[in-house]
Amino acid sequence: MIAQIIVDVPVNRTNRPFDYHVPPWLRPLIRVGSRVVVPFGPRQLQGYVIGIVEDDEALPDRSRLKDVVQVQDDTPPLTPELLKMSEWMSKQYLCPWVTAVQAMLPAVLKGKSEKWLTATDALDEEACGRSGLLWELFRKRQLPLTEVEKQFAEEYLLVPGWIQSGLLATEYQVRDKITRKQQSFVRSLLDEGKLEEAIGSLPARAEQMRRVLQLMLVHKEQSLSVQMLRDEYGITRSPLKSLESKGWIAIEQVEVYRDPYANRRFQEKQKPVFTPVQKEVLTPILQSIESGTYASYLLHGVTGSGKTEVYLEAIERTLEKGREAIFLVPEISLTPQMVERFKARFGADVAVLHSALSQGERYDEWRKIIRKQVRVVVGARSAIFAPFRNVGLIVIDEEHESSYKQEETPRYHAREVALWRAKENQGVLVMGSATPALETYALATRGRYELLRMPERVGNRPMPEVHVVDMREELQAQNRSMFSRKLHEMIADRLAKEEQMVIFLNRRGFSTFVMCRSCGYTMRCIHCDISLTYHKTNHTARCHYCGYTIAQPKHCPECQSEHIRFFGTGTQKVEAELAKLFPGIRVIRMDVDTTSKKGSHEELLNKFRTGQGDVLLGTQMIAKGLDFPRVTLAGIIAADTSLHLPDFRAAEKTFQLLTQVGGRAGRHELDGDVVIQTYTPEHYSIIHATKHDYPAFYQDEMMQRRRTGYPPYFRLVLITFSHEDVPVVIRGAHTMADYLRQRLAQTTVLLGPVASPIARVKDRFRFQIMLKYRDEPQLSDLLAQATAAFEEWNKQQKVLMTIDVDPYVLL
DNA sequence: CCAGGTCACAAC
DNA sequence: TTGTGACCTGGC
Repeated sequence: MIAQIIVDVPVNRTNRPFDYHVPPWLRPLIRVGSRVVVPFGPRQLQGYVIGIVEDDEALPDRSRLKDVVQVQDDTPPLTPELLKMSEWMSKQYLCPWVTAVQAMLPAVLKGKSEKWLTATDALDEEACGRSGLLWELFRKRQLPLTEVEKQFAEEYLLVPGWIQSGLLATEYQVRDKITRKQQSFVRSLLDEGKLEEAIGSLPARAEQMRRVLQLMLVHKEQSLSVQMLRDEYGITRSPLKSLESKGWIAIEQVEVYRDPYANRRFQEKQKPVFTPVQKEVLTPILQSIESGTYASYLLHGVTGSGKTEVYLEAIERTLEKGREAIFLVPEISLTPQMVERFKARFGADVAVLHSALSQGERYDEWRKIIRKQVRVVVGARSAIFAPFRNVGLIVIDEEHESSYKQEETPRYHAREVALWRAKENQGVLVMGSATPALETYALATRGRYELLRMPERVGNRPMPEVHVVDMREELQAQNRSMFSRKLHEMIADRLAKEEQMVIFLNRRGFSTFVMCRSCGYTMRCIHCDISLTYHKTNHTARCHYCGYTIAQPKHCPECQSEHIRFFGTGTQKVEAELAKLFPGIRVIRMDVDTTSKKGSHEELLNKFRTGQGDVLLGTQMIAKGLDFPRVTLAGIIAADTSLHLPDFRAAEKTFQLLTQVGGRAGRHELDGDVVIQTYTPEHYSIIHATKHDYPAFYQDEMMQRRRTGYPPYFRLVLITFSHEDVPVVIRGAHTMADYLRQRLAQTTVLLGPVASPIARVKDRFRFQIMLKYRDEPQLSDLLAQATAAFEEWNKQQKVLMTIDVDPYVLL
């Protein structure tokens, strides 16, 4: 038996299957999709089985094949579908196949190859002599080499000699990080009659023991968790021990899932009565689910239009059809409310996957999926890889969010993967947004997705009234505060009415760089081409990209002025200003500083929900999905800070942001207002946002994109090169550019090579090429060939190249 | 002449 | 990615 295996060496040269002989004892265990350990060169590595050939005779010179060393799981973590999907991703995004595979699996499954030092039979007491290391190895038989290096630094140099003389040997081991949580449970060893007898025989004061036995009587056959007995009945360890020694109960270690939502009750909500619009959009979706064939929908619904109910209903119908559902959200920890709704509706049938989980928790949720214990997954980007076997529905909420694009290899977009998966499974894809990505909307208008509209809020709630304030006029009116008179007045009004508000600060532009007020000098990283960020906690200035840190200087290095200071973390400044203007105002500030601790996010939101704050103040993270009945005002401090970024999506992002923030206000009984402060009130993204007019924005923005040749009219590929020498990196970029230029279609534009907007990171200079194309059917193949040619050239140099298909970040 | 470092190359 | 062996440099 021969296994075809891709190994964990993520470079192009080894990006192909290698053949291994499967020894007889592994044959019953090994499967396509298995994780295995194989020898590779002088090492041992982790690999994945992508194919199995039963008939050895079919392959020539099998005698030269090495043996598979180990199969790491009894059930393969990769389903056939995931395997196929990873192969597609590797082609689509030009990444090594293993990298795509690893992106699909929980991080704890990634094995690390370690070198160990082992004792041979020749190592006896005598041979150990006075060496501490040899004695340690004599006792333990083996130690990881890294440990030896650390603990026996002075003897480390002698190791090669000992290996030569045959006392020691080296060996490779592949270890993953799988851990399983164990919990103690007690189980009764007595039948019912005996139990009652035993209760009677206990002395009167053995109250805890009696309690336990009584509980066993009630819960018959079931095991009781020791933790539960302690928490709910105050039963301590020792009575359990004595019951055990009497032979009445057994205390057992049982494996349990790490569940961050354990001990939480979720209230089951009644299914809502659907509005006519909800019914209207549900009809085609449910029909598609019913028919069990591929279909895709763009659900364009204004904020508060009740999209979630539509999703939930579609999921329920999918489950009824015996199929599974994936629900993607931008970043789930941001919307505990969403999790709550799912847990309430589908109970234990849901697994939740998001970045705030620990690796162990993530693994446990993932196992619920692969063991078929759940049928619904709610999660962020990577949840699209949930190892279901029969996905019938994929929902992407807030479809336009950029967090669906992964910014490291594999640089995939969850929307694109979802589309592939829906087609592959004859499933239904539903994408929802109040502000669809231009690409998506364009495809919908061309019929590639069916467009469904929900133009009104549930219960005919009016859209909030939007007030645009021209900050230039404020300045003329001698108002130099960051709050306009309008916003000031409305905050005061809400405070008086005891209603709540959300104040949003567009983080960018308000960043925390350090600048001299006298000469304008800004502190920059010595390794990277960007400004340093001020960190309050230890008064340092730090580089975002490479971690370079220096103490905050007291004098400007240029002009010696003392007026060098950081330009405050926006939110803190706003908070201080609010406190000054409105004494006694209760502000809940959400930013990186206040939400870094696990669970603090939810805690702050809960505080706000329960009315312990008047203002929720924050950055991007408060713009999405929050739904608080008493919020009647949304304020945006500086709408245009995102408008002037060197990014062709700047206007789109601004429009989305304004619409989303605006959508937080007046969702329930009370009417809402939105105040947008801006220096460019005439910009179309602001004008259309105030009127809640997506189609108009779409028209204007499409004109811009057409004029400038950006998506959706053109598709992009960004190729970035980096090297510590400018001439080398330039030559590399030109080599690639020349190769491509000769082979690209006439209509394709190749821009560059030019220096990247961030021209240096970690002492490496960066250049880039941008491809803009409309019709390039063989592009992935061409890029693969170009990469091969580039690598041929790159043999002597060490230029790093990354290819980003449909990039979001152009820096 | 050898220790120590650099570098291209292969990996089933 | 990483270990290996070929090759080079420099010190004696």
